[in-house]
Amino acid sequence: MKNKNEKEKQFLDSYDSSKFEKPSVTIDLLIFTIKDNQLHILLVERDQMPFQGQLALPGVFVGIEESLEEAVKRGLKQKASLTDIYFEQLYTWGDVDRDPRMRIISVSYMALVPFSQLLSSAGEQNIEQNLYTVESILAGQEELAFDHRNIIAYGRERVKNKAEYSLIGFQFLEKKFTLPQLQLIYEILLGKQLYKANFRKKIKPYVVETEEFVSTGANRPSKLYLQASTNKK
Amino acid sequence: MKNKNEKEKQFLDSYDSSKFEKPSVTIDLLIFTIKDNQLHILLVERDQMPFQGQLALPGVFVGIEESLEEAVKRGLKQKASLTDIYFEQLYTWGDVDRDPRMRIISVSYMALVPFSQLLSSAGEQNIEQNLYTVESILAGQEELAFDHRNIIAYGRERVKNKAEYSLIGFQFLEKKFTLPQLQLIYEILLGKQLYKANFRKKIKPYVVETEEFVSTGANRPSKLYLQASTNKK
DNA sequence: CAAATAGTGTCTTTGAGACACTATCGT
DNA sequence: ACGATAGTGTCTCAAAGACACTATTTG
Repeated sequence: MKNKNEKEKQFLDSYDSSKFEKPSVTIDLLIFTIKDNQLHILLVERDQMPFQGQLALPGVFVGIEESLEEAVKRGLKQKASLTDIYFEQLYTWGDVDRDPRMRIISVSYMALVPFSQLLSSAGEQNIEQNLYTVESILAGQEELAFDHRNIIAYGRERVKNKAEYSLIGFQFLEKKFTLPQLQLIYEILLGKQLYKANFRKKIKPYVVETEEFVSTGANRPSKLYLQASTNKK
Repeated sequence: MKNKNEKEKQFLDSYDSSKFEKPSVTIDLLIFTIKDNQLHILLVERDQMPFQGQLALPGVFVGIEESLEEAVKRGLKQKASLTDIYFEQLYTWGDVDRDPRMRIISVSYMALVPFSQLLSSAGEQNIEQNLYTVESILAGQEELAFDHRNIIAYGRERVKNKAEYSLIGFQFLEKKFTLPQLQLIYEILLGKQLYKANFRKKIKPYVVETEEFVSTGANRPSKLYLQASTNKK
């Protein structure tokens, strides 16, 4: 890829070049986790204008020699020391004035991570103080930079929708978990209570029981399960 | 927005600028229609390198002063003389080498249009010869430029999935339609036959009957319907 | 044994699926 | 009357919803 700039120039010369002034492309990350029985998202406080002091999604510019997925992985690592977690593309935001400085097109991705993993990965830095409940953000209780509140609302909807028909809930748990834990995850994502017996009937084909139990006080211990087939690393 | 370039320069100076050489951003359009009881897509034959002579999705560059949606509308108008039709964002494709000339990130949108409208909008140009069955493309019977076959496969899946639970099928029909017509659309999208009685029970809340009928030969005429509430323009 | 949570059995309700039937047109 | 397509009634079956019950732990 030596002559790339030359090739590009030649290519663009056949167009009205003013029309193809290029926008910047960034990745915005919606890193969701579940803490204290609530859906939380990782935000950073902006230390410069515009929107200085307000909360924003962690983001990175997409490098000219890296794919979108590579940029996402780099962002997850740089902003939250996370590797090997689940993520998926959400939506691409391209309104002209969404960033007052310059034209920025943002590809949003959501990542789901168990709270314990988020804590242990972060190491020194106190990442916990950068977690905010999605509920409070959508209720307008926090000042959000750019169009980030809308992006979070979009991500919240995606999570809720996928909780209806997919195994997305597993992403918030460690490899081994109990069915009451899993049910609670789904209840938080869906925003409603579920019937124990029905939940278990539905989830049964996707879990395999172990011989281990966990005890949480003065009651019957709960059996530990693993996710079936589709192995979680 | 006079001082934009100045502002931008100042902003970028605080970064490693080589890292933020900008990619180009384009829109790729998946214009679907139903013709001869098959799902078709509009493609153009490339008249220059690379992939000269091969088929490609119609696309436009995203102008620096237009939103993604504005670029989509401009593309629909320029490439197929279409206005006021349904479209939605599909996915953003950003592999580094998806275009051999230069780094291009493409935001794909799918648009759905009744075949009759596609024909009448096109006017002079014979747009019909640019329609290809999605089936033949996915079977590998046509040479596709870039990663466009993958993009089409993704769009085909989206259409099929949305046909399962949404009113997307209406977008392929004129304002007034018969239930057998609507059922046929859904059968084509889903790739399977449906039971008449069951289909009508399910669709009933979303249609309102008119007092008009259409007659198609030696059999009972079919009643014309309108889509309920959610008005189609 | 009481309190608390884990886990199961089963009746009800809902909607999808399957199929048989009737209705209305042109010839 | 017939062939063809439009349109309806109803039985079956599977899954979701609701609820009552049993099981196992600690103190």
